[in-house]
Amino acid sequence: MPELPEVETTRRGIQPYVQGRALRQMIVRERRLRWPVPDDLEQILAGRKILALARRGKYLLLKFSHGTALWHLGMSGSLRLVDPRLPADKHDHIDWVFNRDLALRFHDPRRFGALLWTEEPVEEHPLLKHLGPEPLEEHFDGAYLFRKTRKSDQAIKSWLMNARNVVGVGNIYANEALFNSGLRPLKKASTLSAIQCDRLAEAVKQILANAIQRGGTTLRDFVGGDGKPGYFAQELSVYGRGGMPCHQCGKILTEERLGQRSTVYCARCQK
DNA sequence: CCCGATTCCTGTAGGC
DNA sequence: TGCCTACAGGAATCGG
Repeated sequence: MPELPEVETTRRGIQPYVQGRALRQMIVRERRLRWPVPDDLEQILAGRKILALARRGKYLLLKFSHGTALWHLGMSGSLRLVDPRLPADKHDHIDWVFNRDLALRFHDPRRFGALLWTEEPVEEHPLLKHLGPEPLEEHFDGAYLFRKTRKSDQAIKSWLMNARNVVGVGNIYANEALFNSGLRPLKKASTLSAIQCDRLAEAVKQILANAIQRGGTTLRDFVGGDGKPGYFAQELSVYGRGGMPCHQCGKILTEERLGQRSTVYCARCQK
């Protein structure tokens, strides 16, 4: 599912093809996403040029001369470049058609994704306004984690997955980063030492950077698919491995639910 | 304010 | 084979 690395992969994959291009037509086959696609968006965007692509957390930002489209992939969404003559399947909800050969097609079976429009400065948008720092930027570090966790009784995993604290870390990467830093997911945030915060910040950065470098997973075959096998099966230490032996010590990995999310850890390696 | 539970949705997997 | 249920999860929103 698309977390920060997959959204970044999407941005990089489509940018060379869509930046500077004008939208000839927008086709909406299903408006009922996480929020309805704005009624008049087809009119607003027809003939307009995409000036730049950016990302904030898991939001893809497509900048036009008079506003910005916010595209969220939810958990089953993907954006692909296709030949517009390719028949749309059941879950291909939106096309941005650029010319007779090229369209950007949004596919999202579970419809947790969203396409919204704002003419305000994008950082003022209610969905973006309260987002925490980007994990790959410098001021997300151990000192930040230490400072912000002092008064929180929350489990560190839940804390990490809250976009107000830091963006882009979903269930998969939270489980992995905690394993890599030797911390139990249920450990109360306020009980982390400064050194543990350093390790955790580093682990988050490392796992996300590594995933981006590998082109994420969900959208690997996105443009010009290089045929590389999925990165996850090889790289995941704990996610999806409950009941299997720890790669590090051999102990059977514990799986439990924390905040309705499956949580996996090694009771020996993580304290 | 804080934090856990609920909610949206559909494809997939497991039990019988 | 098919029916049923549980589960997957981003994140806003609700409720205690």
